[in-house]
Amino acid sequence: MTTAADRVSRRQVDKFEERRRLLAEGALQTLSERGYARTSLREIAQNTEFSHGTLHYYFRDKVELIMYCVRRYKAVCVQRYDAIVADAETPEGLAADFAEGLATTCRDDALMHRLWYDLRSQSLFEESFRPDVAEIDESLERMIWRIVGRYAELGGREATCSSALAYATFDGLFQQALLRHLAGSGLALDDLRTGARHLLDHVVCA
Amino acid sequence: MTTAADRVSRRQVDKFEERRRLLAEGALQTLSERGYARTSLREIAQNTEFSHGTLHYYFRDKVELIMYCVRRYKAVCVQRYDAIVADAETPEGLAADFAEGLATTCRDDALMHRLWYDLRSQSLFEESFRPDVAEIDESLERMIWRIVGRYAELGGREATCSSALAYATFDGLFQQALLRHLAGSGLALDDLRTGARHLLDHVVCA
DNA sequence: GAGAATTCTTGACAGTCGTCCAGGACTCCT
DNA sequence: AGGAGTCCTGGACGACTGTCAAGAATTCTC
Repeated sequence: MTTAADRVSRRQVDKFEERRRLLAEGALQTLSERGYARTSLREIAQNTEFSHGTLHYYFRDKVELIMYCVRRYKAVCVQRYDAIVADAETPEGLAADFAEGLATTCRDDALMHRLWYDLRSQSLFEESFRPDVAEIDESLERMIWRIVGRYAELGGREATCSSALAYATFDGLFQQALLRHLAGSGLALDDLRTGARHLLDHVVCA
Repeated sequence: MTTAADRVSRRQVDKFEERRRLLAEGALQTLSERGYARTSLREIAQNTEFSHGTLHYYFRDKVELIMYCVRRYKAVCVQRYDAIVADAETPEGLAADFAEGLATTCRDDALMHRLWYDLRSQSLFEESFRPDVAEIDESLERMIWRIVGRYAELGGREATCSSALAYATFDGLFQQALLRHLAGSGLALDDLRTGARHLLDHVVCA
């Protein structure tokens, strides 16, 4: 049986969570534009329809806000590639779609990826960031590993390296592409595409 | 002919440069411990024998100080591997020395490498950092390429990918190793060693 | 519609930041 | 020795930060 108090309580929790989501969305926008170090709570609040005090009503402190944002970022980020894995019918098709997916998100979501690398670097100094950052890193590694595994499977081959090594190299490739793309290099995305296909071929064998 | 004024002037320039070097050394130390965002000029000065005002006597502003530090970092960082290239007589020896060199510097100079990745991320937001960061990145890429080229040469083989791709993958490998090593993983360095040898073999062919 | 609970605003607080500058301390040359 | 130039100190400035709390505004409940 649900009492009236229960219903009130649940509605409040929902509304509370919804506000947090809303605020985090705006915060993520501001963070991706200015970077972690340069973004203040007042600046975040200015890009929402609320005042800076509201942030402390919904989040204990700055770290909790940032971590909430990063967790949300993870949710949208990882599962974008699972459709590629599911739709692939040939290794060539998978490779092409994967390479194109990387290039597309490198272009369209450049600011968000930039923020991710910023926060991952910050986690090297700010210990409170590490658990969440590590968790996101691991889920990205699993995502890459699903791609590699499916690619090997479709071609009747087997992966020749560990999941960690595969992720490290693809991540390095992507980060370098992002760096050059944001610096204005027109070749960055093409190099990313060809590099991804090249790497994909080299982490599996006959 | 050198006038007395010339001699005075040159001595002053030398002393001026020497002070800058000294201050930059301390600054680099503090930066590597605290990270770019958390390091203030006062904190840097406290780790030297001078007051915070002195920093503005030798450097125009914070950016100039940081950039001077980064340039010095480059000098020590890149050329550590050239001895490895020069000493190598067999491909196996080169691979072993290179892998060991990576693991050693990942352990011993972890804080400096952490700072490098921090600053490279900052350059994505702070445009004034980009030229110097790009220059260091390029010199690191050339360093990797010398390793790869020599490895291929010693084995009578040829590189199968671009210099950019080789650097991106090795950099990704190293960064991931640093991340895990600083997080306390005991496997990080071993994975780095085996990963490096694995990659080295996959960027060249018969 | 009154009263209670919530959501939000506003201003203040104590710190810290980069920068600047007046002037003391020092070094060097004649 | 003394004066000129160099080097360095320490305090002050205004701007900005995260945090907090008092109370206004809004929403909800009965």
